[in-house]
Amino acid sequence: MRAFARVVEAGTFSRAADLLDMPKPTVTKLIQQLEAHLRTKLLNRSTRRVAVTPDGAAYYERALALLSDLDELDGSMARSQASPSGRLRVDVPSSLALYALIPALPDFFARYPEIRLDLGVTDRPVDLLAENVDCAIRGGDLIDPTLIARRIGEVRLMLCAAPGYLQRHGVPGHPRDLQQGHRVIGYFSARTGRRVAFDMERGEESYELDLPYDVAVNDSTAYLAAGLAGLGVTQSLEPIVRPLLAAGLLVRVLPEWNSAPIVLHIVYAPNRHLSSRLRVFVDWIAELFGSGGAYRHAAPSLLLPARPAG
Amino acid sequence: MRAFARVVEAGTFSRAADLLDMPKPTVTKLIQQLEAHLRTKLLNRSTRRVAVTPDGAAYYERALALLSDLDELDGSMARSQASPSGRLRVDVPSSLALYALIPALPDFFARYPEIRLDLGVTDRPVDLLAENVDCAIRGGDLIDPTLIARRIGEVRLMLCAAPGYLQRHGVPGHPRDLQQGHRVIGYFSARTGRRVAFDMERGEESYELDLPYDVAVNDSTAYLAAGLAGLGVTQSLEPIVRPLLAAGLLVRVLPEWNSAPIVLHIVYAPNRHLSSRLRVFVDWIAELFGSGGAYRHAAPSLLLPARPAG
DNA sequence: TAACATTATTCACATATGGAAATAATGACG
DNA sequence: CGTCATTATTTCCATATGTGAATAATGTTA
Repeated sequence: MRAFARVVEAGTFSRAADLLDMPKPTVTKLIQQLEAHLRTKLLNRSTRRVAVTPDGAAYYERALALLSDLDELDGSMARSQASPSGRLRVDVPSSLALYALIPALPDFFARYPEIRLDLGVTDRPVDLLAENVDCAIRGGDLIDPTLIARRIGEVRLMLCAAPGYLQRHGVPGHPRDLQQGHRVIGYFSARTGRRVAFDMERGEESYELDLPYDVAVNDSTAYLAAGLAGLGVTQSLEPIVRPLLAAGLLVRVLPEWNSAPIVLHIVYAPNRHLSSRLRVFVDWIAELFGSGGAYRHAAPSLLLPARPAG
Repeated sequence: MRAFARVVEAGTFSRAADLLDMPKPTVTKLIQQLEAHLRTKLLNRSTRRVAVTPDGAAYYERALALLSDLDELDGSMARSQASPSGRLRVDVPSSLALYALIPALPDFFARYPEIRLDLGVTDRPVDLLAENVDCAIRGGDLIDPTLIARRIGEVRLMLCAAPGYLQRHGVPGHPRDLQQGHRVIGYFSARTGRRVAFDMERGEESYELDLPYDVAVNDSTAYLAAGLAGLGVTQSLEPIVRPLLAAGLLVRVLPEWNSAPIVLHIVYAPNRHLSSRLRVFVDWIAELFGSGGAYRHAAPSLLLPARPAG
């Protein structure tokens, strides 16, 4: 069809071939094929002259519009690739969303104003394919080996409790003290429903304890809130509780005991044709967490002021 | 593009392949090629699930419109072929147009109401390619061997004169009588400018005479008019002067002398894909002239009443 | 968790299409 | 009218694409 349009415009097969950077026999063949397909003669031609038939003229008008639409569609796909734009579906654990990612987003949008982010905020690891998620930030063990996982940093969990809780229960001196007379905030996997043990280490010594609790949650922000409410000892992400400690809303417990490092990744499906917006987002996230800038914007006011249970 | 649309609609590659009556690997390949062309992943798929990417969804919407337009265009070309319609450019010698073809056209349009005829009425044989003429009716020798010539009939030229002319000049008894004391209406070729001799035969005897004239024309209808005006002896198409003879507007001269038969053809360019309207028109013309019906509708009132020169 | 059915993809060969060189056709020019 | 330059088409070989069979992958089921 495009060859036909060029012949009509150029007036000769040879010139059309030149315009299309195509051999002349190919133009001949394409026109013949099109005429065979339509079962209509589109061009009356001799070696010296080419005349468009009435059928050919009618077809040309409409073909031109079609080709224009096709070029426009190709062009818009190319533009969308060259200049990152469009919607991106991202999944983030909730406390990382609230304390690290969201406060940094103004920087992202200043850089990529044409991108729209749909943030899934949940501790439950989603199925990227099933839920059409472009990428997800994950902490801890990776469960889906089919995804590409790019490492963006690591954090540790730190033991803390609200001041009011410690006044009522006392300050523990050793991890095993938590097994009697104390409560922890429990955390269970949103995926499996199984509770996560408290894992802590000091030098060569380490414990993995299933501790008594009054409340267990499967959302990292709710977890933090429960700790601030004085419901028990928490083991929360260190960069996130840091400002709360500084504000006196939480007190560090067993300071020499930390969890093993938790590696953070951003994961996405393998794809020969990674969209440019996904690529730039992944790069931006890597830079954000890698540079340690992820928690710089943390805003304590995002959570309600802690109110002791008693 | 069409394979992609079918996959989106069918939800699986296999079903799309069935819908398209195409092998499954071909669908795979086509989708891969399209993704490579656009440099974008359009479908996230596993063996069990196919999900459309946001890019894929956007592309699908627009591709659907394009495919619809293309199908519409293909369909309209097919319909135009299946049901004869559209414009046809036809060239006809003037007297055949006025006396034979035009009066019969109501029959043609009753049969093919969707066809529009552009009639070129001229005795000059046009270049079909140069002037985008679909077909032409020709009498006498064919000059362009590249055209397809379908024979539609034959006519003879008959010698006639107006009654007033014969009163003034007398009635010739032999062809050679025309060389002295008589005048003929001359006819010259609109193509070459050369005059046509009077050609007549009786049994084994024949003459080709260059006769004296006061007026020569290159249009067969003007020729007839000049004869009716009493300007000379004419040699006109027999079927056309017949009603004029019956009306007494012309008198036959040298009745036993007629021209050699003149064969009528309809000519058109060779074409593997003859448009249906041209095909039906050619067939209709062949039937019209072949059945002798061409002159049945002749209307003498098309010409002004003869007015003798004196 | 293993077995199995279903479905997308890959591989190797068959078929269709593309392209260089040669040929045929057609106007222009002297 | 013959010669010649230009241009569309054909021919034959090279390359690309299509397709059947085999393989790999993925969910479902017991």
